[in-house]
Amino acid sequence: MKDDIASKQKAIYTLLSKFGDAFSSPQRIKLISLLSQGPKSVDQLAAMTQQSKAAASAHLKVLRGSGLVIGEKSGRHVWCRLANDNVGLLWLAMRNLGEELLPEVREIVRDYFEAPESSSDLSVVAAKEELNSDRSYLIDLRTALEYETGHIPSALNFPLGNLENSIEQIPPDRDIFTYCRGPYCLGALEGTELLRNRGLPAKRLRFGLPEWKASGLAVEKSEPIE
Amino acid sequence: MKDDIASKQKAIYTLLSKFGDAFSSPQRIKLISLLSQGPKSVDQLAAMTQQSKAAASAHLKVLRGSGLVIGEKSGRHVWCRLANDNVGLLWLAMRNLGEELLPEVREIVRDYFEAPESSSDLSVVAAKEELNSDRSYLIDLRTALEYETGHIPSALNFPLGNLENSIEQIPPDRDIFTYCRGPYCLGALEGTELLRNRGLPAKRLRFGLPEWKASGLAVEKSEPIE
DNA sequence: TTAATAATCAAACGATTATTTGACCATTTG
DNA sequence: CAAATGGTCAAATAATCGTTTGATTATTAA
Repeated sequence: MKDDIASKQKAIYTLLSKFGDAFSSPQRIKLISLLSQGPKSVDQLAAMTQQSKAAASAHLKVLRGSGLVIGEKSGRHVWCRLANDNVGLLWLAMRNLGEELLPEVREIVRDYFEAPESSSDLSVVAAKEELNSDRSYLIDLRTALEYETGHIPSALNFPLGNLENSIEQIPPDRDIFTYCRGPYCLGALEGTELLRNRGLPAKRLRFGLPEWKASGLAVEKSEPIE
Repeated sequence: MKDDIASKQKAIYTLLSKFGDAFSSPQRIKLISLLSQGPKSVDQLAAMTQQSKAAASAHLKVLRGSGLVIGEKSGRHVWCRLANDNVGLLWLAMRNLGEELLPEVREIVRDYFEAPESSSDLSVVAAKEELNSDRSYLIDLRTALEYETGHIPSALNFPLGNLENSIEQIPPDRDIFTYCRGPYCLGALEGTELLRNRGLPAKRLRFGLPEWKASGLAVEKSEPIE
């Protein structure tokens, strides 16, 4: 009986260790991080993480097995999403703990993701104030689907993918703040650089929608256009 | 340059994946869970997790490598502790997410850790109320070192290890609440059972010090007696 | 119906992991 | 000093993991 309960305790720890498994590979972390921006198909995830479909599928199998990610078949796609918002918050907590405990992470962030000219050190709340002032535009550089699923209120969507073509539609009469998927997002760097090269006064916010949401601020959704 | 930054992003994810590694084995989870109760030597941890010293040492090497656990040599012991309180909170968040997402975890908890006669469903705040009333004793079943490092205010320490010998010192004039290391703690079940077998009206609280702390309540420390 | 697409699977590989065993080193105690 | 204790290390093992390749299934489009 005592051994019985001990084995049950072990069973709980084994189930929870699947959560650890989910986060124990950089590729899977990337997948979780992308999914925290909204649902995606296996195909999209494979492309966005630069790996073969088979490899992505295998990682997603681990993630689904942990319970953190849910995959639902619809037509010939399997749409993957985080099981709920708390999964994204767990990822956020891990990231924050990383910056807190690991000097190496802080150094990389400082040296590569906080170029002072093109990046803004506004906090989430400070950014909200700034955006309320109507002195500036906020540009969401993520995909249309991510934007539709949820974005910072008042943000305009100019997906990085065809920013070069759509860039002329941005009126040059205000300051511009950009955001993409978060503090470690490469798209945010690239998009902001592109805007600045065209002479637009763009600055990159050092957070994304998950951080905005985690601060308790409201999120805006939009219906798909088509 | 673009590739350079991509490799830095990957470096961050690789560092964070060590956090995942830390939680990706039941044995290591057990170690983290024990360390969330206070510092312990490698030896103690090996004994408490029922594994060889070498095996425990190897697991602790992984944990130290992740940055979540710190080991400090003092005399001929290496004392291990969590890097800071947020590590314990991360573990708590994972556990809560597990109960939220995994029906299997909920079932085990319900069937094996919530026997209604001997366990109390008081929440942390409700328990605080009850303890303020002076109608009951609160008994901390953990080791003396854990108790000294931090315990619920007003709790008396009767370590499970020699509870059979010390049990007579408990006055039988009040209700008794017990706690040990948390909701999945075997010691809590065993100790409470022992008290009840001796006719004492003991009920097990379904939380421990980490949950108490996480609720923002004050913690009491005591100097070692010796 | 056929062709194309999305996803998984199966086999295979090299790399990594968990655990045991026994040796080893550092520190303290007798 | 020698003996005992606490901890790590090195080698060996069996098991598991990550990725590739190519085949296979399900669904949709032509």
